[in-house]
Amino acid sequence: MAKAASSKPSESYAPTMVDVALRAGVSTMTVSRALKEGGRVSKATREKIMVAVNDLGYVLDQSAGSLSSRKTGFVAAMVPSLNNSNFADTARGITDELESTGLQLLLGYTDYTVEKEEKLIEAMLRRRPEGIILTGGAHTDRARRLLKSAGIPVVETWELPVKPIDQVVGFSNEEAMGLLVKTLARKGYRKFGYIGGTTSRDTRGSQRREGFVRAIEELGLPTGRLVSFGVPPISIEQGGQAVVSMLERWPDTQAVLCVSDLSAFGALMECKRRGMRIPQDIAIAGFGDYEVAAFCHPGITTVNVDCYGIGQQAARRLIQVIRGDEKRHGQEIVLTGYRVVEREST
Amino acid sequence: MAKAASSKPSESYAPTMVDVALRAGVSTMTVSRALKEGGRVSKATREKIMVAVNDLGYVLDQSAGSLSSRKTGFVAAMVPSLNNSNFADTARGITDELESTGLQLLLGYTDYTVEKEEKLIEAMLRRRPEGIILTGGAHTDRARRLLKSAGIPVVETWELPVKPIDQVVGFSNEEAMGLLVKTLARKGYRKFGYIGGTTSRDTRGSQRREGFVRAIEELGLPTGRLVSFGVPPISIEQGGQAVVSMLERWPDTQAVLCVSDLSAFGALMECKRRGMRIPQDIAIAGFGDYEVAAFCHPGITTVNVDCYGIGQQAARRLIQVIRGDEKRHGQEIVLTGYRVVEREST
DNA sequence: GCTCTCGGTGATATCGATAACATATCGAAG
DNA sequence: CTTCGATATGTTATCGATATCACCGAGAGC
Repeated sequence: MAKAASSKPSESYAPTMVDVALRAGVSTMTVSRALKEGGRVSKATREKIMVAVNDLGYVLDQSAGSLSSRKTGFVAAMVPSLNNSNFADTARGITDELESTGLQLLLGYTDYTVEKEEKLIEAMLRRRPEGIILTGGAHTDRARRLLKSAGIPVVETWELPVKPIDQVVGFSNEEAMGLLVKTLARKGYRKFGYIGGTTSRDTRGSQRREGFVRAIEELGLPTGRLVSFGVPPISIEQGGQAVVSMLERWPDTQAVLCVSDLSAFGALMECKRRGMRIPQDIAIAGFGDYEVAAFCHPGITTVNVDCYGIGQQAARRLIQVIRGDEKRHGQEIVLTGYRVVEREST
Repeated sequence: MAKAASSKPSESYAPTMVDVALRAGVSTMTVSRALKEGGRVSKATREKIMVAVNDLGYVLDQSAGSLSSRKTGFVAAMVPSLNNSNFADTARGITDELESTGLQLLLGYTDYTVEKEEKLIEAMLRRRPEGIILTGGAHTDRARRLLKSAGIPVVETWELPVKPIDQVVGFSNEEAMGLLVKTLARKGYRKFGYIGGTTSRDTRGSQRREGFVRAIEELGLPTGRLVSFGVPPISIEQGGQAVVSMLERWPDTQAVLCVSDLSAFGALMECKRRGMRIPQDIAIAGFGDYEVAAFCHPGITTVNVDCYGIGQQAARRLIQVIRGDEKRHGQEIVLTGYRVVEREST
């Protein structure tokens, strides 16, 4: 023990627990206990230790600690993108929920591709997270295998996967979009158009489109007015371009539904730029209830999703499983709410 | 060695490197080398090992590795909020730049307070990051001490701190806002108002306000038209409320400059809602060049900041110092660019 | 008084990898 | 034929903490 202290006579870097222990005149085990929440240490000893900790500027090394305790205190989460405020909200919900537990979030961006997700999952697993939160239910086979053999709880969010890996916290994008169509149909709109991205890599986008198509069919309304524009996530600008394309092909479209509020906002602004009246000439609705949808003029009708709550509940689910040690819990599906928010744009 | 394998006869959890080594008939050291980039291992051996790795579904445990190599591969970054797309862009720049190096980002939110920042820094340091990126130059004394004794490179971003800790990647918010004032003054506006948050905890906001005040004074224009509204970050909604307050007190204001594009957008929408013509009745400008500023109608004049580049360069700076081992580098100040983007709102 | 329990503390053995040094093999150089 | 150097691999000793068990003293219960 004395070796560490004498070989490095306070000469330079990072003091270790041994240094603290020597200075406080106790064993490292006692220091370890004093720095833990529930550690049983007498008040006097704890004070001595704290003095030593402060004098030395000691900061606990968790990477060492997690090796012996076999608990890293990490939780990994993958979102498609953080530049999308919906997912930023979810990430926020996760972080807030984890904060009090001392768990640290490892955050990654998948860029909406399962390939990048697979790589990220592998990179994250090297850090031995105690749980992992994914966005959506589409994953590569290898990713599924990696997750399975990691033996940690997994939460899939933002969707209701057909074949869930483990836990789920989400909602049916299909139903949510269907509800929007039906709400607008009740207001009298009949010729509906839909704007979304081109590829199917954004599974939530595809599900919303399916929900749109199905609802239109069920209601017996004119079908086929679908514009795909740009690689998801479709931007404000692309929303504007897409609505132009929509109006060229189907000029009599009465209501345009967009895969997200961003594209809806782009469409709205483009229509205004062209002197169209909203919603008299054309109604526009989005999805996600972004802040911009609420405060732009006219406000955009949309579907509000509990983004923050999704993150919060996903994290809570994980914490339950992680901290509720051993007790093997069943798979659980948590449905989060959504609601249509009607504004002036429809 | 055989112990580990025999005591747990492939019975359950996470295989270790020993299991791989046994299966491949080599030592753990060889496995370790095979899994590393520059590891010198014969082709045949590497293949044997990879087979074993795949058979077992082995994933390297970096928390163990970083203990012996004394390199965690973590970089910590603190941003005020991820729900602000400017900072999300910066986070994105950091992540992208780190990706190829194998460094993993630990991201935290300070909520615009130095107290939360201090706590976060401490929590991050427990993970022994090899470098740390901060937003702004305001920190508690304790945070400064912690960083100093951690002995790792620090990059402060988004500002030009008066007393930098180490590296800096940023720009002068004061000058940038001053440039905006001068640009608009050249167009003939004389009665300028400023909208920002109430407290000074958002140092960048304060600097922008100072830049505004100073520029107005230098140009000899009417002073004093300052509205503070809401706790930073000031939202779209608060921007709308603030502009109302501005118009009540100083109805003849010709141009309103806002601390960010979000508040500018709120102000713009509120003015339109009231039937005002932009920019004839009132001109509005923001800061940050958010996507919404470019595509709303009318487009909002703003100051474009290289958010992504700030993150990228901050990360690059860290990587240079971290990987350019030992060679003690000097403190460096990297100035990032900004430019006024004139749109229809002025 | 004597066991029993429990709070407080220390000694020791890991956790799973890698650094550093040692060793073995083989061909080229002298 | 010996020596040297490069390449491939193994052995041993940590890295910095914590789990686990052992120990000791003090008050409680009988």
